[in-house]
Amino acid sequence: MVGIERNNRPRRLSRDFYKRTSISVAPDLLGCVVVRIHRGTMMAGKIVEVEAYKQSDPASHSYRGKTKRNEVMFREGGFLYVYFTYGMHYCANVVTGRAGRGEAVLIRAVEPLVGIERMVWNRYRRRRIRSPKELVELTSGPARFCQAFGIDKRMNGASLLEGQIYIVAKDRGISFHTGRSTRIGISVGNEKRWRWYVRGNEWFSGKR
DNA sequence: CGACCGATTGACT
DNA sequence: GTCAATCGGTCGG
Repeated sequence: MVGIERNNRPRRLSRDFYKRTSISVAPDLLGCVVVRIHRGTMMAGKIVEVEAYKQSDPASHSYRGKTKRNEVMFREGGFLYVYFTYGMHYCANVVTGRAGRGEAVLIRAVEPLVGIERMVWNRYRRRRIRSPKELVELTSGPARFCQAFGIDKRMNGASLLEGQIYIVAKDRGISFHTGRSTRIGISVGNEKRWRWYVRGNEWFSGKR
C-alpha cells in the first residue's frame, strides 16, 4: 500500500537527490518513506516534518566548522548524521549538498507505516500501546522518531544509499498540502522559516 | 580543568 | 503552563 512492497526493488533516493542544498531537499523529503531494518525487522514511516540547517546558520551544528562530532555533516549528501543531546536523546539528519558544505535536514516526525509493533517495543518496552495518544507520540518528534526506529550513535555516518537505513521516493500521484514555519527549539536563527510539514497529518501536531 | 548548555521529552502544577 | 532529567560538546581560564 505504501509502494515499497509493491516494487521488487525499492527506489532509494539517489546521490543526486541528496547533493542539492538542504533548503531544496527538505521540502522534497515530505511524503518520502524512511525504511529501517532493525535486528531483522523492517520499519517504515512517512516523513511529515523536517527542518533545514546550513553552515552559515548560527543554529546549525556546522556553524563553527568541522569537529569530531559534526564531521558527518560535512560529507557529501546521502549520509545520516546522528547526534546525542540533552544527555539522553538522539536526533537524525539527512546530510545534503556537496562535500564540505555542512548542510543537513533534521527529520522531526514520521507517520508510522510498517513495523509498528517493533516501534512500540523500542519506545515503550511494551507489546501494545495504552492510548491513541501513545500512537501519535510514537514518532512525532526528532528524538521519538530515533528511539522508535532504533537509531543511536552507532548509526552516525551510515550511508542512505546502502545498508539498513534508507529513504524511498514518494509515490507519484500522491498529493498533500504542506506548510512552512520557523524552526523549533533553537535560540538563534529563529527568523529563518526552514521548517516544512504535511498539513493536517496526525504525527505533525501543529506546534511540534 | 570547571561551567554552561542543548536541533528534547515527559512528568507535573 | 512550568521544570527536571542527564551527559557529551564546547568554550573560557
